[in-house]
Amino acid sequence: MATTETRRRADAERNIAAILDAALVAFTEEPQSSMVAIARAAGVGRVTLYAHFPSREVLLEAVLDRTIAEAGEVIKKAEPEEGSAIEALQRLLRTSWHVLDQHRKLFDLAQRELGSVQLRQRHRQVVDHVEGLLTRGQEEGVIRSDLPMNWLVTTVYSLLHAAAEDVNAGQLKAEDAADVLEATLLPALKS
Amino acid sequence: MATTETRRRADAERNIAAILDAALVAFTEEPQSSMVAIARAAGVGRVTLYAHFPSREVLLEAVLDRTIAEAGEVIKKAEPEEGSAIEALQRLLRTSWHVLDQHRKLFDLAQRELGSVQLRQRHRQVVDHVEGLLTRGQEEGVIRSDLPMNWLVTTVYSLLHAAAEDVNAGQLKAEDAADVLEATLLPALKS
DNA sequence: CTTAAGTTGAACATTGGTGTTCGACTTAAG
DNA sequence: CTTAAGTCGAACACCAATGTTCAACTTAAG
Repeated sequence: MATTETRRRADAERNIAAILDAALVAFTEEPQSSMVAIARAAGVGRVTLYAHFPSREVLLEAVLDRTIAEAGEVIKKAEPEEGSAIEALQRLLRTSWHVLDQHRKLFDLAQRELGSVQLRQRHRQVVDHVEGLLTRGQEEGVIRSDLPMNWLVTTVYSLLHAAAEDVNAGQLKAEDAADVLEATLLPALKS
Repeated sequence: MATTETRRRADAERNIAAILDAALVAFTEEPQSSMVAIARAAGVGRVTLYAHFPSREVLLEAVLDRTIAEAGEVIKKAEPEEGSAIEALQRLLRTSWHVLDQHRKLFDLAQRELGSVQLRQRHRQVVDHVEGLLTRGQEEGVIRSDLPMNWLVTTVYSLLHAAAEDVNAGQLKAEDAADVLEATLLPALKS
């Protein structure tokens, strides 16, 4: 898609990608990262950074968009509509906990720095997949119905985040994260 | 305790208290709050603020100390050593979720702004109460032993935090928080 | 009532981040 | 090889936050 408008040089394309990569890491593991730091991490001059992303705000939005898109892809690949809701949730956790956590952190940051914009709407598209899955589970009778749906979604995201933090802090092996998550989440969500 | 050293005027005492109160609120619900904002919130001039707390760092430490002490008190009142571990955990949740969450937020902030100092040690004193409780539960056979202890503690704090956020966002009534927490945590922790 | 302790706003220096402009240099693309 | 697109460092203006100093004012305490 889109080498249409003002076809960029391969050069520029490469830098933009490097910047988005660096910015994703920077924003997720050190939210207050400066533009200088991001430029350095991307191996790019400050001016180049501003050439492509005229402001911190624009950059954050770009990273967010990209991550939302990626999250959408990953979720789709986990086929949340197939099989029992529990199985689908297990698949989703295995394939997506990391991406979903990135998405969470970026959204927190965006909400703080940009104010709750229409980002909330784009955010919805991702959260709704989880919510839809849980609702289906309730209809199937395998997910508890005695707590607000909103809280169940929060619980999922919250533990996802906790696991990611533990992995990041070296207190949990990345390969074990999905197992631990599953072992904790399922008893909390099952009816 | 301690009107010994350089006995302060009632005046000053009152302001210090007001500052600590305002700073606690500011730091927990808007971590990047400026000194100006805190001074205004405390109803005090900027100079007065600096007179009592020579730097943002010192102020943060003072607030942290105070909250750790308060958390210690509240935990002690919940008598974590009495009755079955499950009952003790329930008592702890009912009386302390809010204070424990304040403690968590401040610790996160301190870790970011001050670097992991010997604060980690003081932090331990609070976390250890929860860990001790869970360990006792394991010995009694009522808390699961198939996951790292560290993760169980993280789970407690994580959901505590999630509930506090939901309350703060108006999506969960404060009076319901303990019930919801209990209903989610116990199935996740029980063996 | 006296006075020492405490408060205050205004003004200042400093720092660190943001965003811009410029002119020289490098590189992809035809 | 030519040239337009892209990069780069240096220098700039700007802003917001931190922390300090001062001189006038207010207030608690004896």
